[in-house]
Amino acid sequence: MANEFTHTEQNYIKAIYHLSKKEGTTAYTQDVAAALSTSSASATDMIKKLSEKGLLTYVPYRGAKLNKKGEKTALTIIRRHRLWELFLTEVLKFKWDEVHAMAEELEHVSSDLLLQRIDKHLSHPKFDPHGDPIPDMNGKLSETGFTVLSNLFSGQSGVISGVNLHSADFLKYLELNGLILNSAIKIIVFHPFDKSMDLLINGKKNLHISHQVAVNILVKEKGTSEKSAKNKSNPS
Amino acid sequence: MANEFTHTEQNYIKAIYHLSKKEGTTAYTQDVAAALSTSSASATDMIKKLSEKGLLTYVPYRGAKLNKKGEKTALTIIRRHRLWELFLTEVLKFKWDEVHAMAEELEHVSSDLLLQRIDKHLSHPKFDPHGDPIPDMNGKLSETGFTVLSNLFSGQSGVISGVNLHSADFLKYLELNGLILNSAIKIIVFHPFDKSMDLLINGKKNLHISHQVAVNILVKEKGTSEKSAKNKSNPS
DNA sequence: AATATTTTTTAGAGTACTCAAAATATTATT
DNA sequence: AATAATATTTTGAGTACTCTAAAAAATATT
Repeated sequence: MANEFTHTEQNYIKAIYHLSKKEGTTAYTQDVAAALSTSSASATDMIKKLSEKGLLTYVPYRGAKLNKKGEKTALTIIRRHRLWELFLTEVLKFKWDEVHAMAEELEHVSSDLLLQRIDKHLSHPKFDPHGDPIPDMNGKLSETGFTVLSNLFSGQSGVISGVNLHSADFLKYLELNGLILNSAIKIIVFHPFDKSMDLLINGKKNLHISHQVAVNILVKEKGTSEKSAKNKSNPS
Repeated sequence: MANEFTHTEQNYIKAIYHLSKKEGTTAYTQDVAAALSTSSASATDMIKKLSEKGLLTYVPYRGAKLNKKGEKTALTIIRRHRLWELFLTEVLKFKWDEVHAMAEELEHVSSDLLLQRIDKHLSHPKFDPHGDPIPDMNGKLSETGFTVLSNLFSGQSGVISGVNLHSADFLKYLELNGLILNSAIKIIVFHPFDKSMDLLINGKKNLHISHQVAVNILVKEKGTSEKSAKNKSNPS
């Protein structure tokens, strides 16, 4: 059912999708290999194979880019992954930092009927536990309107709505510091020399975070409640 | 985690277990090949490989038999399969004839943590939706005390407690005729010429079933409520 | 523009699985 | 016991994926 590709092929397709999701970008052999912890030689082989199968355009030495069919396939796999992640947190009460690895396996389970039932059980959700949008059955993604936290000015406020990094370590760090989904945050001070920031979380807790952390948190902007919006900030 | 064997190896181990579960029996190449819809040549190869890996004893031309380690491995896989089957019926409301194929895929998901959580969510169940016992974490099976329906005498009563055949077609047939788990049945007449029987289901519905059906239904005996227990019956 | 560095591809080989066809062992038939 | 029928194993080859090392192309440095 559902997917005529091997597990390995699916993993490559997904990796290439994530590496080239910004418009016009191509995925380089080296990065694909790194994403899958394999050799560049293997990545070259598989990319050529996927190109022959009509899933992507590949220019030697210039990287790979998914075409319509490849992108549709990627979004099907991502839909499975994210629905399983939400199912694991909602139904089996796992924490958001525990579900990624399990979902990596479960995303390859092919039954369409099963996936539909999970989707129904969760009332056709639009976002996974990390704030990532869940593609619908046609591969359409909800518009998020999210901004990277590091793009906000000092004085601006927002609500944590997602993450860019899904490692268990990072998610545990966020949890520990109260940086969980739907927390209100306000930028108190931006420190240009290292791009770090001081935040106020839910109006009460103060926290200092590194730039590395700020670029991996997605927020919904909530407007500026201070005069100093001239304090030109940091497009990262 | 949990299982150091490939999907294919796991499928062979499981098939050999089912083919030789009666004490002392060995699984023949031909039957293993048939169970996995593959060639005898492939089955020979894999059986030799599993023998080298220390999971079974193999005598050329005489078949294979799992040893302790092989049996433990088989029961781990079967535990996964049956827990998933019950999870799918209990939580996602699938019918008992829909879950086998999905569980064939899900049984290969390796996370121990996930399996434990499912087990807990279901309150450590002892039987799957088909009445099959779920091995515990140590590979121990609950004693069932079930009898094959075809072994009962006319006049005897029992409660449907399991099945020997798990095909969707057979399960649908049972469902359609009210032969579902926990139904009370009583044998009204046994027809020796073709070993078919007339049943009374839950004290109201009459049904004629073939011997083929009777040998695939497991019952818990409930004693004889009639005088004619002399009507010698049919050990099949 | 020539050279050095980095990245990518190709070549050759290995593992895990698959098969069909040939060779061999077992079992059934006479 | 010889022959026929059947089951099993071996052989040789193919697919899907992997790797290391060598060759080639692209990029950076001078």
